[in-house]
Amino acid sequence: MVIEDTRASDGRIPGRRGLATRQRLLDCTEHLLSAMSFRDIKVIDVARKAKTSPATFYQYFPDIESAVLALAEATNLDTTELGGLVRGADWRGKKGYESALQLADAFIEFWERHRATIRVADLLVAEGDMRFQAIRTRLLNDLALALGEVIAKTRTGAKLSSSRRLATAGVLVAMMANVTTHRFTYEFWGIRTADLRASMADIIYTSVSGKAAPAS
Amino acid sequence: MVIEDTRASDGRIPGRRGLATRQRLLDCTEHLLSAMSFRDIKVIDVARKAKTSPATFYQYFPDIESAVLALAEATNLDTTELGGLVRGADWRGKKGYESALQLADAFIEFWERHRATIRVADLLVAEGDMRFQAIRTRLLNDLALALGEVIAKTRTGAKLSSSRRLATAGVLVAMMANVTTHRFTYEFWGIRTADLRASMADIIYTSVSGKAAPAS
DNA sequence: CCGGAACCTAACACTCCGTCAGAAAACGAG
DNA sequence: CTCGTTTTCTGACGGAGTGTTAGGTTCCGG
Repeated sequence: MVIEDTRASDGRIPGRRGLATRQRLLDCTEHLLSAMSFRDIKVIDVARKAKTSPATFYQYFPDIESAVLALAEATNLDTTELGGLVRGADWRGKKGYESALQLADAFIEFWERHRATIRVADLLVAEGDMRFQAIRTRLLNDLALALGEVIAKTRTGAKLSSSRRLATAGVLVAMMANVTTHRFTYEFWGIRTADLRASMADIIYTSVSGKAAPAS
Repeated sequence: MVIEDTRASDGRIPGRRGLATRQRLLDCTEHLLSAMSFRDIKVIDVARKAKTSPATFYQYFPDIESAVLALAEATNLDTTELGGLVRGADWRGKKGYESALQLADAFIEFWERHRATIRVADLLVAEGDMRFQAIRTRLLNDLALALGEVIAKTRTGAKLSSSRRLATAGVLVAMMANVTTHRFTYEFWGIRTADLRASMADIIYTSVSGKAAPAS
């Protein structure tokens, strides 16, 4: 599952040279990805850039999507660092609001750092590609779980079912992901990122602590 | 701007017959859209279904995207109905939480009603198509404005800047849109839509009223 | 230096794109 | 009704990319 399937199209297991070619194709794909829109990248472009032929590409990947998938999996993209931040933070009182701001910042930074990969993943999820659906779920999984745990620990008064806590955590993650992805749309619309950050922190804080956010 | 540009590719203004053909092409596009994945719809498919030739299609639209854009604009997709609901509702006290639940329900229903069109729009926004970016912004505009107004009216105590209120409204809209779009992902993951609805309502209520959501 | 395994590619059949010249249909003035 | 004009449609084509296969090239151990 986690181990990449590097088998060639004919079922053989590639040797040294084959793996090198495969890697070269991946590198070229990555390079093109950062230079042009994913939808415009053709198999023939990758092949040309790797100084080989389309047929060779098909030897190692059934299609461009699969190459990108291998790339995304190699990055081992996940939110355990954000989950750690959430679990380690203090969520009560004034400190809690600080934690919410920190999470908003860390999330924006994380998203920005992996922007290129996430953009493609989002696109392919929108197209209904289940493989990327899975990648995205795994990507956000740890953060959602961490938020769920923290909600359970902090809001002991409210009788929230486990399922309800997970739902809230999921909604928070969805919010952060969507706002951050469309950040520049908002900027264009006259909303500054600083304000988005503060609004997100308010919502995070309230959802985790059950209390209204302190006046800023 | 609002008036559709129905000029043909050669600059002439189509007459009765031309407009009829154009409409037939749009109808066929719409029909295919609901039957298969957008990315698989080819110009030739639409032309064949409309019993005409690809060349005719290009007479009226430069590409498939433009046809879908015309379709989306013809639907006159917008959230004024949701904006009206927000503005007309009572947001104080117990009634306020009822309003939040109603909004969550109405939003989910709205999104479901226009699912096919919104799916395509989302996909094209992800691909970076600015025309659909604009459609999506306009689509959500009225709801965001309405939420902004209601926040201003309800949270008189908190000194929120106008920009800050808009940001919160924008974040709420982003949350609803994203959660609703990926609803089935959550379901698959073990989170029921009923719980998502409640969590969204909590967050909406708190953001609008500035008070913690009542225990359910 | 030879033979087989691993690797690569030329060539091909196919699909779709987007354009253009000219055929066909509709129109309208006489 | 008829004929020239305008509008609409389409056959045919060059170009680009896809995905496959048969056969060539490279590598390596013996």
